[in-house]
Amino acid sequence: MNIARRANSQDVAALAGVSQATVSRAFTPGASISDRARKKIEAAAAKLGYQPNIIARSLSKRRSRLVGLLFANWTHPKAADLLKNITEALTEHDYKVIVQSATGSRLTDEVLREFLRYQVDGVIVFSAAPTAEISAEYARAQVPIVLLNQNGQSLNTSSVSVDATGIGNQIASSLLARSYKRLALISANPKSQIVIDMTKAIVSTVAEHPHMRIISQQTGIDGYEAGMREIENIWKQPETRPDAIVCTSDNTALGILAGCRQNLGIKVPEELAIVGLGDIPASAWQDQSLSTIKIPHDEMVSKAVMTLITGIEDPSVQPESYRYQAEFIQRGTTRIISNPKTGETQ
Amino acid sequence: MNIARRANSQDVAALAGVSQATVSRAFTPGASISDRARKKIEAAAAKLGYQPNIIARSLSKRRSRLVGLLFANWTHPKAADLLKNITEALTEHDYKVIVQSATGSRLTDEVLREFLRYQVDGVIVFSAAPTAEISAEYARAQVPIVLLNQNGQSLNTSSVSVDATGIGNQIASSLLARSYKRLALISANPKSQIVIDMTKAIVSTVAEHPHMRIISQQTGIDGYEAGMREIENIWKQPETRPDAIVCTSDNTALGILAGCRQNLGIKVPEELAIVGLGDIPASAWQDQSLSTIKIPHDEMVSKAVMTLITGIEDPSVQPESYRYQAEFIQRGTTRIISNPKTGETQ
DNA sequence: TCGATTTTTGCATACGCTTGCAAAAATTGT
DNA sequence: ACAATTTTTGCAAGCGTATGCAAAAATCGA
Repeated sequence: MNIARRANSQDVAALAGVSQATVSRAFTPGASISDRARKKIEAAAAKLGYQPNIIARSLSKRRSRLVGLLFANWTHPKAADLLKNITEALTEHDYKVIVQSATGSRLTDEVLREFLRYQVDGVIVFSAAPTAEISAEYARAQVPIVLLNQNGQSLNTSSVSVDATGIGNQIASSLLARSYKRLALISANPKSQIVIDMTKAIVSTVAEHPHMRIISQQTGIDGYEAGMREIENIWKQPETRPDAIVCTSDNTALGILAGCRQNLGIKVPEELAIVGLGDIPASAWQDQSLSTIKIPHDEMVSKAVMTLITGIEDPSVQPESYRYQAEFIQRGTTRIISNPKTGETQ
Repeated sequence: MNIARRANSQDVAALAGVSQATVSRAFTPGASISDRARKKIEAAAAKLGYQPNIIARSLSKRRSRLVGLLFANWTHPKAADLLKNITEALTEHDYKVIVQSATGSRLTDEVLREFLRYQVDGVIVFSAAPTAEISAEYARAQVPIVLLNQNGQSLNTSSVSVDATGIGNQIASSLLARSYKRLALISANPKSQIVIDMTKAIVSTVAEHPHMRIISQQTGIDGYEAGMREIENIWKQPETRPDAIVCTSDNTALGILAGCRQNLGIKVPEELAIVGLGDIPASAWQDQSLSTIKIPHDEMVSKAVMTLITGIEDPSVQPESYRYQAEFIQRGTTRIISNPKTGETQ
């Protein structure tokens, strides 16, 4: 009825003098259609400004080519990069992504249920996990989920995560090798599985070495300025001063470092070691030079996307959990040690 | 035919003993339906795990409640925040957002055309502009576009941008008031309209003051490390050393500052002023303290979203361009001046 | 050239929902 | 209790595309 309504395949068919079905085939790669018909149709379509209606196509095909992306951690230092890489990788495979935030009151489950209503072909969940109930709904609907930055084995869901235990072990053994003895652990979110696993690994490694111990554990410290304040608090109590601080975020670690250098005159790394997590660009800057843990985010994103697409295209493949190894990056905030055998320094 | 196919409204209707239309009404807020029927239907829906199919609803209603978000600048320091705020604001109004990247080879127009195929109700374009051709297609389809961070007046498109000329004027007059005389301009992307307008404003202000001049203009310098390298190049030529550097990015400015302090021993702000753009968090950190320009991103995002929604809900409203004022933030990289009248310092 | 084969086309139905319209049921007033 | 009114329901026709099937057209072989 709309006077200015959009042209549809019928309109194009009428103008080109063919049937609607033929128009449809003209816009379906690989469909059976003669060159002559295609030419006519393309001309007509151009004249009418016709674009196939993907909503209608989705309904008919029962595939929306839409992927839901549930983003639960916007303060992640690589948030923008992750998003970019995820959307670009999915675009590459001709999927579109619907992004939804699930912080605060908008619960993960609520968002996931909405995705289902939009008939998404699959979902990537970044830094959160669905409840078992929603997982079951997705399983019933045969819509694959891939968890990124979270382990999904217990949910029978695919996941791509980093080996947090490995991170803890690497940090602990690096500090051990560098003869640090009194560790302080600082983290932002105590509920994060990565933080829990990593802390557990550090604790258990330390337990094996009687001359090393954990002086303090503090949670809820997040960001540069919080780190800067926290180091002042820590240093105020001389009897519990650590000689190594492990942070679950580079930003916080950089704040601590700045506090040491500018306000407290603490010698890093001689007097105090600082280790971050994430290897953000600023950590590598000459004046900062923070020893940290590098997480292979790019590979993890590719893996997550590929896993999702595989799951979409072949519903019979079973969920799988991939775990990536992180890497300790020795920079200026931990002592250099030399290997007595080879003479190499690291 | 699919054995495990999803339940639809027919299935629910059959189970609840009502017609399909009634099921539809049960899931349509405000529709005419008795409590009794609603109860029965809800029970049946729960049993079958039924969720309304929004794709089908969209087809029928000719409204997708989908908004396209074309993101052309992922390196913007606030990229993640902007995305979060945009998606959350739109979610608030019950729209979902499809994000697409338009960097590199994926051209703006191509992405916009795809959005149209997905029957989006509206589009937000961040840091890019469509061609006139696509603008016309959108106008014909009555789908509103809002440009964010770009002026759209010439395209007859709504836009929300910052007053770049005002920024240039503020920078120039601030430097003038602080008695700096020899300016160097450093920018990343010479094609960015903001950079062009801001530069033009600086140039014209400087032209009015014979004792001030522009020593050099350099483009293609982007990021902390690039800034650090650039200041070394600049300082190598003593005869063209500036006494004030204006950067179109805080990150670059911070790199320059670090270069001055750590490598070159340049006294900031006595010997050299540095002004950034964007007021990223790091600029406010105690050890950096960069004088910069603060852009009201949050307000701009709200405005963009509200403008879009207004345009969607009432197609008769005309495109409008909003321009926001930025604010010069005096910190440690420009001299303090005191107002001779009031004695205030700024 | 004619029958056999292949390619292209159109017909008709399905996808799952909304909604105008009219019929049915429930509610109200007297 | 009955007519008048209001609310609820069902019917049926879309929304724009895909696709199985059979008919039509084009191509091929001899």
